[in-house]
Amino acid sequence: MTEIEKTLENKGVRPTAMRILIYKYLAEKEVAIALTDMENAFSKADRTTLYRTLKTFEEKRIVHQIDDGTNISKYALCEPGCNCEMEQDLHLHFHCDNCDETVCLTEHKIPHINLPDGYVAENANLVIKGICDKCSGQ
Amino acid sequence: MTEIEKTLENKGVRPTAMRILIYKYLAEKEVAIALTDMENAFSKADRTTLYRTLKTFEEKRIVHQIDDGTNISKYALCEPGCNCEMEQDLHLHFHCDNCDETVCLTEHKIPHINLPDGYVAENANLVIKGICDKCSGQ
DNA sequence: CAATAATTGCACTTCCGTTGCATGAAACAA
DNA sequence: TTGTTTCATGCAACGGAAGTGCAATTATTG
Repeated sequence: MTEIEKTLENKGVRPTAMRILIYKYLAEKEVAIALTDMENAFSKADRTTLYRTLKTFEEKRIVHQIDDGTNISKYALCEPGCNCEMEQDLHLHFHCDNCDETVCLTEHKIPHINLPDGYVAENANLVIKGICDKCSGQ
Repeated sequence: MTEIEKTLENKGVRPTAMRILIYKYLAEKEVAIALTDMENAFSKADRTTLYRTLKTFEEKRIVHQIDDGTNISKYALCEPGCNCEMEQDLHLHFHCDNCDETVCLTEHKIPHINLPDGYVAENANLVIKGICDKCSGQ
């Protein structure tokens, strides 16, 4: 049993061949992945399967969904031991307007915000837009 | 010539009857408005007109677009004298998971973030999700 | 092995954003 | 004023992405 299979089982997801492939794909990309990206990468697999796999992964905290302002949902693997919902694990994301890629900046946590009376914060999403290191480097 | 007409002209937008109505509608709501909301409010007007009016307003810095994570674009009037693009004018938004409304917290600016080398920030979007004052109050 | 449950694939729907083109209204020039 | 141009509006349609129902396949369990 491989590392990935163990990981999936620990999270309560049956490690099917398809899911292992999808997990590997997400692991080797360092950018957030949209459903369309997956469709292109797995032309043999059905869109629905990819869609539902991502939803399952999200539900089981294997990936987190990223909303980078493009109105296209993207996904990235959670860090080992991450609790995406906890305030201390909420990192920010960077979207490059040039190459259109979105990356997790896991080291950069979202600062705590004091809200007006009556507002109860449960989650937060911070996206910085601009030019990424690869595109600005040249 | 009314205040609204002056405002529109100052921003370089011809103050047509339709646009004045739309501006008024945005002004009297304190929440961010989606295109669908406008369709319901202006059942006589065409969707495209509302859509293009919002785009024109956005371009001329009369409204700013808000991406609250619902994958539905929303819009709200800019503060007088606001430069939506400037870092000091970037405020955060709050999305209530109960009533599904999104509001501008114009007093709460997005804190400055130090990015890794090579990353150039040009814009930022911070959305806090949770329960708003109206929904938590009771 | 049979019976059950979970996964995958196909077809289809819905919703939102967007565009092309024709019509109508307003501004402008003669 | 009339004619011309420019801009605004309305209608129709497209396209992408998210989501759902159901049948078929595969895995798990007894």
